Amino acid sequence: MTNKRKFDPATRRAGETLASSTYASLRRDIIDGAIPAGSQLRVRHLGERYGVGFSPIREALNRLARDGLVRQVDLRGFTVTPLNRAELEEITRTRCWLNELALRKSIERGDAAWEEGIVIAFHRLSRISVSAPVNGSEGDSNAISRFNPENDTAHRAFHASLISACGSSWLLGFCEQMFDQSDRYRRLAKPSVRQGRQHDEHRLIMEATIARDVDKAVDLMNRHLLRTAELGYMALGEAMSPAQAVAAAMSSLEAVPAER
Amino acid sequence: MTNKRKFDPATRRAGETLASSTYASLRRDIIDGAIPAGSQLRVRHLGERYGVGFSPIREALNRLARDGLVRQVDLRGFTVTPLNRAELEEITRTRCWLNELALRKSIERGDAAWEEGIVIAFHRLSRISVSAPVNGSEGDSNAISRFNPENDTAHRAFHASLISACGSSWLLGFCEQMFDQSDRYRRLAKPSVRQGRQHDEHRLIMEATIARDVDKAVDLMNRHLLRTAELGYMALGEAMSPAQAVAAAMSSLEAVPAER
DNA sequence: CGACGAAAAATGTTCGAACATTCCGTATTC
DNA sequence: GAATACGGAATGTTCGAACATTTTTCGTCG
Repeated sequence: MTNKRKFDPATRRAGETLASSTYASLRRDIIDGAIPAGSQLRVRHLGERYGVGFSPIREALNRLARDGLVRQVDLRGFTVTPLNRAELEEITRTRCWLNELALRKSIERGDAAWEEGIVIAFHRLSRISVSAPVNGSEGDSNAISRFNPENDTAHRAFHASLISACGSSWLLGFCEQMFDQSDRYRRLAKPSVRQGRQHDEHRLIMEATIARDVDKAVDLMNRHLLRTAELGYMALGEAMSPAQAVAAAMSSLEAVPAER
Repeated sequence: MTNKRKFDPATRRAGETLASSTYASLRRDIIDGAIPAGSQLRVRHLGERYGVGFSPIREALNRLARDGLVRQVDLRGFTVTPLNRAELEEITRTRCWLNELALRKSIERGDAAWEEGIVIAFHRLSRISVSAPVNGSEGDSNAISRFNPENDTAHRAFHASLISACGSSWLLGFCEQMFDQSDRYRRLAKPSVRQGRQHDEHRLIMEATIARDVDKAVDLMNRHLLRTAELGYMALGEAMSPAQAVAAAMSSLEAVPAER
């Protein structure tokens, strides 16, 4: 009954460190935008917010720096990697290049198991894409771009499955990193907007890939990624009015509505 | 006179944290092989060795994980990323792909300043390549593959300069990461072996690149990277006898000759 | 003798106090 | 009034003790 062990603050699975669970929470909050881009990440405030000490926070922030989601400067702490058009342009460019490369190699080398993996990933994405938007269990429909773990996982898994046979776990990791970066911009757009043609695009990419039509698959993929980036551009134009930009730059974590 | 401030253990520049300097030292020792591949990195031992507490060590290890030089497992600490043929093969493959991509884009987009950057980088590499081997100031000629900061910096800078105009700092970072990985294998070979044709290869790559002969430059680059990988394969065959492999896997830091 | 298991050692992790630096408002000077 | 100097508050960094888990050791049992 005395579940009040010192290193066990409720939200922790077996064999997982506080640093890992805090990393997951922080990552979620950053990608989702709950912690605004550009804001300072102060160790003390974060510790208070997530209910842990300095060490796990620092560890988590280091891992986020690994993902490129936060930046670190000696003696000046951590900052959420800012969002702007120049960055989005570079991220999109890089993402297209790397995905084209990985997709070509993957289609070259992929076997039957690889094809089946794509089909399964697409199927799971289909199921969740339609059921997720009606998620009214929490009644937080006012939250515009609320994070949806299932949908996120399925979307990520589908994109990963396409290139999973490329023959380089390094390249896969780089592509996933660019996916994360890109996803931060995509989440700026309202779900209603971004839900639009994405699913059809995914289906076409899958079909061309499995048909081993390399050039068509690559072309569809590039268009898909560019269209995704468009969502980010539009959202940046709308959402980042000067006032909000300043607010994002200045606001620290205490300005964020606390959600546990 | 009282230079005995608590957070100032001699080897520290202004504005630099202990974590940063420890990161640099550890990185050096790992790439150089002073800390053997596959060995466990125990926070307490490292702290004693580098004269710092747990926090900077942990921070440094996290940054090394960012570089892919160490691996981390929850509750089981950090390990130097092991060296083996399968990894070398994948690293080489990925490195060739990414460098080809970056070199093509760089030649497309590069301007005069980019060309001059290459020429300067090559010049610096030339100067150091001939002067470095005769470095007898420390008299440690018995150290086979001793780390040479100047040469290392120049070599890295030359490879970076070729692709610096590719238009993506992300891609540049990924290429640098693959450079580091590859360099660990290259350093397994004796300097006398690896000093061989490398310099001529660098010159040919530079010439083809500046002449904007894309296909030739890419071909030379790929051959260069593959030849570099060959050094690693040979060294792995020689150096990694089963006995040594076991020793490397088992030995912790205390087995390493202490050098400060 | 080997399998199993409990105690002990070693190691990874977390905490909060203490220290160092930066940031920012205020006062001083010219 | 602007530039500079000062000083306190806020924040980043480091330390070592304390705690949790893993690994090793060693005794016991079958």
